[in-house]
Formats: sequence, C-alpha cells, structure tokens
Amino acid sequence: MTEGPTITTIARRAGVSIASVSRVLNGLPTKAETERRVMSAARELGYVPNSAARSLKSRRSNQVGFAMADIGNPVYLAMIREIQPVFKAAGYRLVLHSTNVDAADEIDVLRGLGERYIDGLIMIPLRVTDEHLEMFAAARAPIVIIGSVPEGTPVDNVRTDSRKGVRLAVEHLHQLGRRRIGFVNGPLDTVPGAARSAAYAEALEALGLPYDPDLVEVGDFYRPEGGRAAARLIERVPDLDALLCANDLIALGALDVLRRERLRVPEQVAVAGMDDTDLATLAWPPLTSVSLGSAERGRAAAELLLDRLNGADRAPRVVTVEPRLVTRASTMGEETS
Amino acid sequence: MTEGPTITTIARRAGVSIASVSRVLNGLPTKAETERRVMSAARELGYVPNSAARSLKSRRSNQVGFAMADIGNPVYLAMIREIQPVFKAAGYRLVLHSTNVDAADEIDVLRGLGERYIDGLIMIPLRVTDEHLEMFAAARAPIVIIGSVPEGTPVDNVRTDSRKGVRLAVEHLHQLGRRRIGFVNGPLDTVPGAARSAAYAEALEALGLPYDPDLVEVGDFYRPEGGRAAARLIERVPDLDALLCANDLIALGALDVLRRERLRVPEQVAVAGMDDTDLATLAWPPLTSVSLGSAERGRAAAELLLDRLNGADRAPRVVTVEPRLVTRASTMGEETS
DNA sequence: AGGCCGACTGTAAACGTTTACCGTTTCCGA
DNA sequence: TCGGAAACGGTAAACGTTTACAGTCGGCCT
Repeated sequence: MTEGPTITTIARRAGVSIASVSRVLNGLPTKAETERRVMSAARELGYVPNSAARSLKSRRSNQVGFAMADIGNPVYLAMIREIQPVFKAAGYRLVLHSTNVDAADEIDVLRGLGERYIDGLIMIPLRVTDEHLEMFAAARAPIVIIGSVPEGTPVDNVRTDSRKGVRLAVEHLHQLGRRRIGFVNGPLDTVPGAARSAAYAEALEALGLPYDPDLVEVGDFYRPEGGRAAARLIERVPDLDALLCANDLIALGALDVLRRERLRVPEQVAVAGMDDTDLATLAWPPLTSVSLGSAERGRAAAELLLDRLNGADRAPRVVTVEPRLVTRASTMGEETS
Repeated sequence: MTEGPTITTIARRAGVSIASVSRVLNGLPTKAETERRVMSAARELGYVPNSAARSLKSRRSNQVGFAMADIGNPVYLAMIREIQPVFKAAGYRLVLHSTNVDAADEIDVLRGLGERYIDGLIMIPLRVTDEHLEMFAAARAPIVIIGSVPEGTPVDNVRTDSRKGVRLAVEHLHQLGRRRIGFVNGPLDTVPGAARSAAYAEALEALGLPYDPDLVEVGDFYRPEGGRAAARLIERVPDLDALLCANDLIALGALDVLRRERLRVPEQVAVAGMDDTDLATLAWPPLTSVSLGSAERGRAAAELLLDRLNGADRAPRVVTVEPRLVTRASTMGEETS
C-alpha cells in the first residue's frame, strides 16, 4: 500500500519531462527512443494513471449513472443488462443508484450531476415533480429519462405506450370471453400507476364494458402487497373471471392467492401481468404478460446517452417502444400440467 | 450547461478568500459573519463541489466497486441488494462491474484499483488465478473476496461451505429414498463448479452410494444450457430418481425438461437446486434449494469492506456463512395441484 | 502602555494530470 | 555553408480542492 508512481516518477526514471511522459502515454507523436524509455519505465514501475487528476483536468469522469427505484425489480435488471455492456464497450463505468422509491433521493442524484462524478445519467423517475423538471433544465450533464416526461422537457426520453399495452391486454381478455376483468394497480401517484389506471378505464370503454370501481384495487408494485390487493379484489368480486395486474410481480402475488383459494388459472380466472420479465416464464402457469420492451428501452436509453456523450448536439429526442402482448398459459391455458 | 461555480467564484462574491470558503463548507470554526456570507453566496450560485478535485486532494473517491460475473444472475442481485444500502448509508457510491465470466476482465478491474477511482472493492471471482493472487497482494486499496481463496491470501474473505451445502442436499434426497441421484454441474474450472463436483462425490461416498460418472453432467450455470445438460443426463439414465443442480438456474432448466418429458416432479424425479434465489419460490413446483446465504454474504462483505475503509488495520478476516437446506415441493411434493 | 495571546483569515503550495507555448535540435534545399 | 521549416521536448500554467503556515487584529494582563 505504498504511494503509487506518478508521471513525475516515470519522468525522473526515464530522464525526460512529465510532458513527454504524458504525450507518450496518450499516444501523441514522439520520437521512438523517448517512447521506448517512457514505456519501459512505466512498465517497470507498474504505473496506473490517477483518475481523479485526469478527471479534474479533462472534465470527464468516464462514468455514467443509472438511477432507478429499486435494483430488486427485474424490469430494471433487464435494463441494466442492456445498458452495462453498451457503456462498458465505450469505456464508461456504471454507477448505480437505487433511490428506494423516494423522490428526495432522486433529486439528490440529480444534484450529484453537479459534482461531475458522472458524465451523464439515465434515470427512471417514479414521479416527475416540478423540482425534477427544474433540475433537468439546469443540469450540467446530459440526462436520459426512461418513462414519460411533459412535452418540451429538455432531456432525451425513452418511453413506451403503456396505454396501448393495457389495451392489448384488456382486449385479449375480452376476446377470450371474459367480462369481469379486475385490475390490480400500484400507487396512483406514480407515473406508471397513473398511466395504467387511465388506460384501463379507456380500454373498457372502447370495448363497451362498464367501469366498475369494485373491479379495481390498488397496492404497491411488489409481490406480497400485490397478492394482498388481489385477495381483497377476489373477495369483493365473486364472479371475477380475469385479472390484469399492473406488473409481473403483482401478478405473481395474485397467482399465489388464486392457488391458495383454489381458483383455477386460467379456467376460472385468467391472469395477465405487465413487463414480461423473466419471471413470467417461470411462473406457474406461465404468465401472459404485456412486454413493454424493457431491454429495448434500456438499450435505446444507453444509445441516446452515448450519442450525447460523443458530442451530439441536437434537439431532445423521444424514442417510443411499442408494447407487445405475449400470451402464455395463464390466459390461454392449454395444459396446466 | 455553463461552467459551474467554484469556490473561487464564491470567494469573490462573498469577498473572502477561497480558504475561508473551504473552511465554511467543511464546517471548520469560522466567524459567524463570514459563514453567513459564504453560505448565502454558495446558495445563490447553486454551488456543488467538484468531486474530481476533492478526490485528487483527499485521495478518496467515496466510491466502492462490486465486481461479479454477470448482473443477470439472481445470486449476485441478492448480494447487491444488501450491499448497496450499506454503502449508501455510509456515503459511498457503488460502481458496478460485470466481468462476463472473463478472467482477463477481472484482472482489469483489479488493475483499476490503481486508478483510485474506488476506495475499495468487493469481488466474486469465478476462478482465482495466480495473477489474481499477485494483484490481491499488490493492491493499493482494500479488497473483499466473496468465494474461497487460498490460505494466507491477504484479503478479507467471505465464503460459504458449499461442500456442506451439497452434502445437505444429497442427504436429503437419500433420506427420501432416492438412490440414483444425478448431478448437473457448471464448468469444472470455476471455483463453485470444482467445489461442488468434489462435494458431490464425497457426499455419495459418505452415504455408501457408488459414484457413477453417468450420473454427472456438466453444462454452464444458466437455464438454457442447464436444461440441455439435464436432458442429456435424463436420456442417459432412465432410472434416475433425483437430480441435484449446481444452482437454481440450472434447476429451472431441468424442470423445463422434466415437464416436457412428462416426468412428474417430485414423484418420479425429485429436483433440488442451490443458492435458494427468489426464483426457487417462483418455480413450479417450488424448488427445494440449498441456501448459501447470498444476502448474508453480501452484507458481511460490505461490512468487512466498510470496516477497512474506516481505517481498521487488522489481519485479513474470513467469514463463513453456513449453508441451509430449504425444502419445498420439488422434493417433498405434497400438493402438485 | 507594551506585549502577548487567541481567534480568524489570507497566501500559497500541493494533489497528478493535460496542454499551450516556446526553445532546441535536426534535416533539407539552395 | 547557411537559412528555415519541421519535429520534438521542456517549462509552466491550469483544473478545483484542502491545508500548513503566516499574518492581522482586538483584547487582556502586567
């Protein structure tokens, strides 16, 4: 744990100036002999450049941030899996921020942009407050937001048409002959919660089905509470014949409950989730789910950010990923073992 | 995106020297009037300290690294979930490294320690080569290794007794009356692969069961290839009555295959996995799995590292987490609905 | 009243790089 | 042989902090 060698150490040993050392190490044109001396000195000393000094001078950290509510959620995981390699290949390190479903935490991360420890940020805010918008506008580094932001917000944006996603699912259930389609949602004051709530009502209306408040239950976006919410709904609505869940985790909780209540899926109750995470293929029965293209969104966000980091100076861009219904046994149910 | 304010800007505006600004911002004793002027100037300018400059001077980055083979693996995810909050609470950011099951990549990460962009590192190497050991010894920042390292390696180490874990599973299957216990392993040149392979043989011997090479199949540690490996094994050994899988992902692949082959689990073939990830409770039937305490290992590693970062200068410590068998329907099978 | 002490504050150096600028050397053509 | 251009290398400044050191100022003791 001794103090490491610096370019000064190398310069002394190679008998040249620190400027030459720097030039050699950065591949600028240099006489062969100088280069040789510097390189061998560097190698012998086991020199590694100091990133703080480099960042200070160059004003780039070669790091990018990814901020999401909770690393435990498989949706975010699917995104990280796409994002990480993109930045790794481009020479950036990934700094992770799990904001614990806490808007203040998100603001902290945005404030952190000013510290310049990251050159750019991909964020998935759960809610977009006025404070968020102010910080987007004032940000001194490029930001890409996954999720919807108001028109004219000066950041690149990757979104999915979750309205359409909900509609796909509701139509699917309707086509299967289901008429009492319940909906288990997450908190209404989150971006996805609000969007899915509105979309559910719309979709019913488009199909000429009545909107029955009894058919809607709100919990959070996780499996245990999702299960409890589903249980409340099931108890309240005995003739329920389908259940749409605002994400896959909720759907898994619902499947647990339905199994416990000995309601057969999909014969008695068809179940559909959203996000089409890996979990959907693991569940039993395998879960019909609306893919919101998490992987694609992650990749798109990474590419937008990389583009900015490479100096692209263009108007903010909005990329929309189309939702896609993936049907499996929880609604189509050929074989339930 | 204008250039941000620095302490110089603040100093000018407040009419004091940069030293005073720095002192105020760091809470060193200052006359009330000066403090007031500096604080309000800082607030008006929206000052945020530059982390590169701070790191350069203070020689700490307030970042720690976590390096694992692949973020997609739920075991690592369980660890991150424990590690992240520990460091967040202590004021450190988490830098993620996914090394793609590539030893050279791991070495790169270790070399990166010299860049001083992280103050410490938690790593889960898939194999520990001589080069790893050299770099551990030469490292200029504390390292915690999750997984086994040779005696005397100068790093903190968190391990689990996977030998014992395998034994627990084999004994369990044996107690259930199974005698043809197959084993689907990952690559033998990885730390876990090698350990589990040896442990399987040992466990059989302890129980007086013969070691039959036909009962062992090697693939990788993921679901698709795990499934294929399981398929090869099943085809080769018609009287198979139990299948131990080296991790849960492999077990999921095996379950897929068994379902396709219409072999009933656990009636015909009992299946057990290892790691006891979230997936085990999701699988159908729910998967008996040996918990290797991923969460505990993550937390222990984080705490060991934090201890070092807080200046603890002590001999390398080894923390061992006890494995624990978690039985579920894939071996005990009361109700397979 | 002079000297001293304590409480602040300012000056300047340092952290390890990159890079603008300028001086030196080399080489070529006339 | 000499002039000048090209190629290279060194000096020093700069990035934004922290901090050792020295200076200033007021007040108190003798």
